[in-house]
Amino acid sequence: MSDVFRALADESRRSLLDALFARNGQSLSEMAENMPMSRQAVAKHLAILESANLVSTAWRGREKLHYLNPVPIGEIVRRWVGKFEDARVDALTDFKEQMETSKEKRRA
Amino acid sequence: MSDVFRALADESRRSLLDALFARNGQSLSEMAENMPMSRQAVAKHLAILESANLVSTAWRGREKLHYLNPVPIGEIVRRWVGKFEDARVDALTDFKEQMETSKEKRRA
DNA sequence: CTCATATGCAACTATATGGTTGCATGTCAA
DNA sequence: TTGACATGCAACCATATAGTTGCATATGAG
Repeated sequence: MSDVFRALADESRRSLLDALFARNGQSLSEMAENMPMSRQAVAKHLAILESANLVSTAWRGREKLHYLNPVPIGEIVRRWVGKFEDARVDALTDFKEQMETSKEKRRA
Repeated sequence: MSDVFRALADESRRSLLDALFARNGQSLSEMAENMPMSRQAVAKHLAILESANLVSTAWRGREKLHYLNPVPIGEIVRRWVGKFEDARVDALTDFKEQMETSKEKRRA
């Protein structure tokens, strides 16, 4: 889980996901062509995305093809982030009460 | 936006959000007591969360109180992550087609 | 077979990051 | 006023991270 956030924290890696979103199943060389860094650097990023389960790979001959992982990217993120959604209204209430401590509330 | 992912990438910072989820509006010292690091380190983490707009602060006398940001944590994450959700089925299809290149598909 | 292409592996470098300590500043309480 | 408490600021350190280059290995094409 933390791997996912770590993986998404890097702009280059988010770009790579974008690139796969635009065209799925690209090889390493293909992806490296569109990135402003060496092929090896791209390979490292893809390895991180793969180990975070955001990308799956499949070999076709000497090419390694990359796919957005069918295991949904958002699911794990949403699960973690979701509980904070529930707290949203309460948090807002607490915050405003704090900010307006000296103000008297009128009933509508 | 990238700030959000960066901020969430660190386990300590996610713990701090958890702590605020458990009890909103804690002071720096309070939060530092429950973390296995110095107050200054916690202050840095909270500053990062604040600049990523995940946490808001309000001064009460000499105490700096921290609140889960009423601007929803999940919204920004979900917006980015959401488009990948749309691609999910297609990605799965592409992937399976690739994996099963040599297999013939039968119509049901 | 031979060569070009596609990737992997390893060593190395610079900078970012997470942590520390020490001291300065500001606010409440006696 | 004086002192204790809460926070901020700055320097410093160790490690992680993102990138590089060079070379090795594997596969497809002629």
